This record gives sequence, structure tokens and C-alpha cells, in this order.
Amino acid sequence: MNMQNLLTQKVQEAVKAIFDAELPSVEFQATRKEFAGDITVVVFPMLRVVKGNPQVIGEQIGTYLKEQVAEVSDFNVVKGFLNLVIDPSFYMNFFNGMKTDANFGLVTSEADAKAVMVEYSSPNTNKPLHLGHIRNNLLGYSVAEILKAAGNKVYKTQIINDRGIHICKSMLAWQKFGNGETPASTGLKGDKLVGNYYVAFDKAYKEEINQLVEQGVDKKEAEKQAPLLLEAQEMLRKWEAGDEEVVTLWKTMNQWVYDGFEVTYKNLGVDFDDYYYESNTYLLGKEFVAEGLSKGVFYKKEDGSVWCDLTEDGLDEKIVLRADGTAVYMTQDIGTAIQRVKDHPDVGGMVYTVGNEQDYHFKVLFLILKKLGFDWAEKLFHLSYGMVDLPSGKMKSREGTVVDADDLVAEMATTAGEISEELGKLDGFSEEEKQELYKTIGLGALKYYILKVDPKKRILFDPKESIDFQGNTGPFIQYTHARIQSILRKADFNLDVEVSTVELHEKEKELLKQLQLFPEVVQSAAANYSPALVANYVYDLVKEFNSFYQNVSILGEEDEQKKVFRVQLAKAVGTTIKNGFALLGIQVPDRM
RNA sequence: GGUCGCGUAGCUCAGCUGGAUAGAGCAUCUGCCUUCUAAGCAGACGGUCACAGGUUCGAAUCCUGUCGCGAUCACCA
Repeated sequence: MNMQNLLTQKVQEAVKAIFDAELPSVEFQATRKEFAGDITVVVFPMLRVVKGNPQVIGEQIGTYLKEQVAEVSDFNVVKGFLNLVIDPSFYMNFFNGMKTDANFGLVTSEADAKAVMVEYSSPNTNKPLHLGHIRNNLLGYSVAEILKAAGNKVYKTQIINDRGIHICKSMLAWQKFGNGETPASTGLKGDKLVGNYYVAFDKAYKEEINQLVEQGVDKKEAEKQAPLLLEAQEMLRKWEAGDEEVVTLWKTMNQWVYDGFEVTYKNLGVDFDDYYYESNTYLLGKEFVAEGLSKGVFYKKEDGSVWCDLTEDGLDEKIVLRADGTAVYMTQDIGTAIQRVKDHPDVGGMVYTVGNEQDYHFKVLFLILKKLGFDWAEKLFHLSYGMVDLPSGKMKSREGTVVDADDLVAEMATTAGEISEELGKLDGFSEEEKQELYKTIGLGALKYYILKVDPKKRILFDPKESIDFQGNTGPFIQYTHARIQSILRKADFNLDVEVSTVELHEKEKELLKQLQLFPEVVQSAAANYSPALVANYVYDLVKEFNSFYQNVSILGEEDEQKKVFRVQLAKAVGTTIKNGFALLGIQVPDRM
């Protein structure tokens, strides 16, 4: 049992015994550094049940605990705060229980557990991934890993937006200006090549508009009339009709993009269990719209379009099927959700990692699924995150103001390399090992930078100010892990022994307290879908460790018992750093 | 205009199920490498927690209003 649960019981017992009152709950907080004690009971909330002076009440409860509870070795009361000193043996017991557990704090899922499906990435197939997608990918991957670690079965998936006018634009531009270029012929990544044609389309399209405007056509009208756009629309119609030539080109160019995406995903270190494609699912929702109609969840307007009335829920009316019977975004998402549960009957909930610009869409989607009567609809979560903006504003791929995902990852590795070279600690590394390490550090910096901030906050990213490698950063934490491994390499004695040191150094105790929090942090990060909680926790742990490392000699300690304990402690911290960072998708090196 | 989110040190962020003097990092300044990796440690400087009310023994945290920033309100996705 952990300390808080035990103390909750004991404090309730004390209040019962002394004041004959029932305490519904007990409030704890960490004891402030300037006071003696390890954990603090806040007396004020008890005043609702127990009348009296908080100082006196604190004294009475403190006395009771000291006498009755073995783990409480002393106490003091400051105003309404009862500071308890916990006996070192409690920490040692905890430590001896966890120090050999390589999965401390991580929970494996029960065989019959319900699964959670986490959707993330979900790009369009007409352009390469950029910094915004990076945030999405890192968040989705990390939340999936955190949910796993908290004891859930997880499927990672995405819905690929592979159809529509945007991809036709790239296809058309390629047909017109491409001269048969391929990724192989140009050496370009497929997603980059296709992205170039998307930009080329936009450029040519704008020229046409300008020409039309010069000829006296109204601008709005020109945007609709430009021959290129009409051609692209015609291409979309052909695609929907199954035109062989168009479909073949579509398949070819999409495959180029997928191949390019795979490289980016591999670079980022994210993966998926399952892929869904809009071209397969966009018609799926229709049968459920029909079902919803018969159930009275939806209604049909005179023109034949189908709607869902959400005004009673404080929202608007929402269209779920066009008058011409074609699917809208909502139709497709209804269908995809249902399809996913059909494919994976053990799915009991889903997480959608999608930017906050779609908050309203998901509110509506979840509500509609609920109205359709699916029990899992209660367990849907929109992992909504803030946009990544540049100092100049929003990233716009057509205007070339995007921070490309591959470029950024590469730049981070280059910077990591420059810093490493300067520090010159990599004697004995092969060139290959060095490159591998630079990638690990660069990615660590990038991932930590993005994941440590609360998902719902927007991020302002200034490409001119590079991401730090010092302070509250990924590399700082990786560095600490490397330091610990260095100690372990040098510790040439048996660590497999039980140490019962009762005398704990202040720094050691602080570390043990911090380690103890890890399991709760994992659970809380899962409950809040927040990698930031894990990031902040690991940072606190690492800060605490470095303070210990710099102030207390580990291998130089003369007392054999203490020395062994300190190395064991360092090892446990190293394992927790590694496990915590794994939840963020960040690797930790053994040397750097 | 309606709805939703955000506003904490010069900058980037913690803290937000109400609790002691609001914490880190970066930047600036001081010390610490003949001892376990200085991507580090120890310290200094820096705050009317956007503003105004309210609830409370107690508010950065909860409620109301105002201001600022962003998103969204398509038979687009």
C-alpha cells in the first residue's frame, strides 16, 4: 500500500478516536522544503467536521499517528499544516521492492481488457508532412504508448485522406508539367515530388485567375472558371466514375506519397497497427444514415438532404448526407468509426488526435454516434491540440511557409552533431554510431520540446531560434541517463544484494520519493491523455538526480553498503528515465 | 455576432480536483572541472498570476463580467 492510502486510513482513524467524527477524505501535499517532514496533512478541510483550533487539532492527530503508525517517526505543526516525518525504513522497503523491476510503474493489460483505438497522423496525400503533423504524430504515438503502459490494449491507426479535389490538382499538374518524372528519376521522396506538383498547380491556377481578371472577369468568378480548376473537377468526376486512366494515375501517385510518408514515420519513430483510407470508407456511412433515418435520429429535408437536429443539445442542425446522396465528411466519419469497431470487436473506446480547429466537428460526431445508440460512443475522446504557428503566422503549404518534417528532423541531428563534436566525448565511436547518436539526440530535443507542453496550448515555433539542448530539454535528460550508465559500467561489484541502510542522505530520500510517484504519473497521464505530465515528471526526477550526483559521491563512497545502495539507486533512476522517455517515444543513449 | 480554447518572470513553460512566502528552464550576473561525463551543480536577479467583481477561513486555481489572442460557426475536409 502506498503512503497516502495508508495515512488516509490512519488519519481517519485518529479523527474518529479523538473527536468521534467521520472524515470523508484527507488532503495531502508534499512538505515544503523549509519545514521538517516528508508529507503534509492539511488540517483546514477537517474544520468542517471537527470544530476547534487547527493548530491544536494538528498536534493531537500528529501525536496519535506518531504513537500508532510505525511509518510515522515524528511530526510538527505549522499553522494548519501537519508535517509528518516518514521513517526511512518505509522508503527502503519501497526501494527493495522496485529496484529489480524493469517495468516499475508500467501495467500490462489483462487478456480480456477492452481496447482503445488511437487515431493519429491522418494526412492528406497531396503534400509532405510538416511541423504541424509532427506535433500530431508525436502526441498520438505518445498517448497510445501511455495508454498501453497504464494497462490498456491499444490499436494505433490513421485515416488517410487519399481522395478528393486536392489530390486531383497534383495529378493534373503532373500530367501537364511533369514530363513523366518519378521519384526514381528525380531522386526525390515521393511525397515531396507530389507536393511540388500541388504547388505547381496552385501557381498555374493563380496565373489563370490573373489573366481572367485582366480580361475583365470578376475575381470570384475567375476563381471558379479557371480552366485548370474545371479540369481538376472533371478529373474528380472521372475518378468517382472509376475511369481507368485516372484511377491508375491516382494509385501511382498515392503510392509515391505513401512510400515517402513511410520514410518520415520511420525517421520520427512512429508506427501504426492499422490503416484506413477515405477512398474505402467515404461511402460507408450511408447505410448508417439510412438506419438513423428509420430510427428517427435523422430527418430528410424536401430536397432530399439528410440532417441531424442537435439544437436540443445546444448545437446546430448538421447535414449528414447531401441532397444528391453523396457523402460529406461527417457521413464518412460515422461510417469509419462503426467500421473500426466491426473490424476490432474488442474496441471499447477511441481517441482522435486532431487539431483544435475541429473541436466542433468532433463534438457533433460523438453526439450523433451516441444518438445512434452505440455503447462505445460514451468512450470517445477528441485529443485536441493547439496549432503550431510560426512568428509569421500560420503555416501554409501553398505559400511555402512550412517547416518540413524531414528537414527539421535532419537539422536537429546536425545541430546535435555540432554540439557533440565540440564537447568531444565520443572517443571510440564509429562514424556510423556517431550518426545514430546524433539522430537520437536531435530527435530527443525535438520530441521533448513539443511534448512537454500541454497539448491544448498552441506552440509558437521560431525556426531561427533553434531548440535548446540545455536545461529543461530532451538532451539534458538523455545526458543524465548516459551519466548513470557510465557509473554502472564502472561499478564492478555485485548489485544483486539487499541493502538495508537506514540512514538516508537527504538527496537519496528525495530521489526515492520522486521514484515512488512514477506509477501514479503514468496513470494520471493516461487519464488526462497528456504526455506533458510524463515529460515534467522525468525532468523533475532528473533534476533531483543531478543534484544528488553532484553533491554526493557514489563510487567514491567508502561505506560498502552505502556505495552499493547508491549505485542501485542510480540504476533505478536510469530505468525510470528510460521507461518514462519510451512513453514519449524518445530513446536514451548509454553514452553521449 | 454566437460558441469553444488560451492569457503566469524579458522569452519558453510548470502549477489549475482551492491551501504555507507562485516554481523551472533560457537570457543576464557570481562561484564550482588534478575526484563517478560541466549537455552538469550551487547561487543571484527577475512576478499587481490580463483586468474588475464575487464565493471562501484561504483564489493563479471556482463563478460572473470586461479586454486581448486564436479557432469555429460550408450540401470543404
